[in-house]
Amino acid sequence: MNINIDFVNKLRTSGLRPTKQRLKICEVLFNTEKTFHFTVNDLSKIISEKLNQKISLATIYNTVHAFKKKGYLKEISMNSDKTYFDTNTTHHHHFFDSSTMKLIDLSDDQVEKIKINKALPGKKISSVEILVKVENE
Amino acid sequence: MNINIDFVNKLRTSGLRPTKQRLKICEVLFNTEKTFHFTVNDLSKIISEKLNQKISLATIYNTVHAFKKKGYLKEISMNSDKTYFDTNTTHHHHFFDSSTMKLIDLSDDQVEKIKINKALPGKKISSVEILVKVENE
DNA sequence: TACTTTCTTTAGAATCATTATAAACTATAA
DNA sequence: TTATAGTTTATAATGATTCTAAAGAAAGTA
Ligand SMILES: [Mn+2]
Ligand SMILES: [Mn+2]
Ligand SMILES: [Zn+2]
Ligand SMILES: [Zn+2]
Repeated sequence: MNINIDFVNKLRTSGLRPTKQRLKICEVLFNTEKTFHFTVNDLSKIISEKLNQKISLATIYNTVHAFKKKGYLKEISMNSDKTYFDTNTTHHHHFFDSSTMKLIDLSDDQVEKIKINKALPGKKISSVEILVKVENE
Repeated sequence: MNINIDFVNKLRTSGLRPTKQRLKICEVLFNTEKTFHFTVNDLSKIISEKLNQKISLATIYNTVHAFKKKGYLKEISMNSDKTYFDTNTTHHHHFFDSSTMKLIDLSDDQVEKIKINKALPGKKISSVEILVKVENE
């Protein structure tokens, strides 16, 4: 109950109405100390199978995109057929385990400063991300 | 004619029969001093519009995937709806220009050695790639 | 509270990239 | 040649994502 008040405020201050669908998705995504990575399909399964709720897929897409736009989620840059979202919105990097298809965070301070000796005239850098692919030894 | 002999050999030594479709695709992809990035759709358009040839889309997909498997192409790890391939198969990094949706190579020696202070037990690193997103200033 | 407006959800259709199917075709080797 | 395995192709199927338009819900106002 009191958890939800935070989410209600979070949504209200973002200009998003606190509907029960959005609050449920907030609970799944943000009501945990640990951040995690997920696909839309993962999220949909958690809601329907673990929580026995039904939220239409269109709403899940709408909500995830709305949250991304507000900066509450990041979409992860990497290709592997799947599109991943991340509840960790701080600047960080990733390991991608090809054996399990899972992403693992690599925090910015675990990477020594990246120096790039090439500039593109008229362009400014908006992000620098490392993707480390790993597999079983 | 003599260019094609190289491609015929390249294909034969890879265990791929040198069909006219594959040779045509080789010409488009490898008959140039510069490497480049492309999508399957780009390649398909070059073949049909610029060369006025018809190769079925299924064959283009098959060929691109076969070439990737043989190491003649790399598929680029990044998300932007589009899936890019790269005729530059050396180890290198990329800029992605969000304004133009184009990839630009960033050679390995233009990046100072990347040091990662995190290891995953039982896993070995298969690649480390940087993606630098840029936009207009 | 009643009314109005705007936003949100939803089922279902549409789209788009990619992959699968299976029959016709072709390169290669016997 | 003939046989074999590999290849191409049109077409259908798949799967993720987006669109549509109608019904429902939240917020604002009187
Ligand atoms: Mn998206
Ligand atoms: Mn692919
Ligand atoms: Zn992450
Ligand atoms: Zn490249």
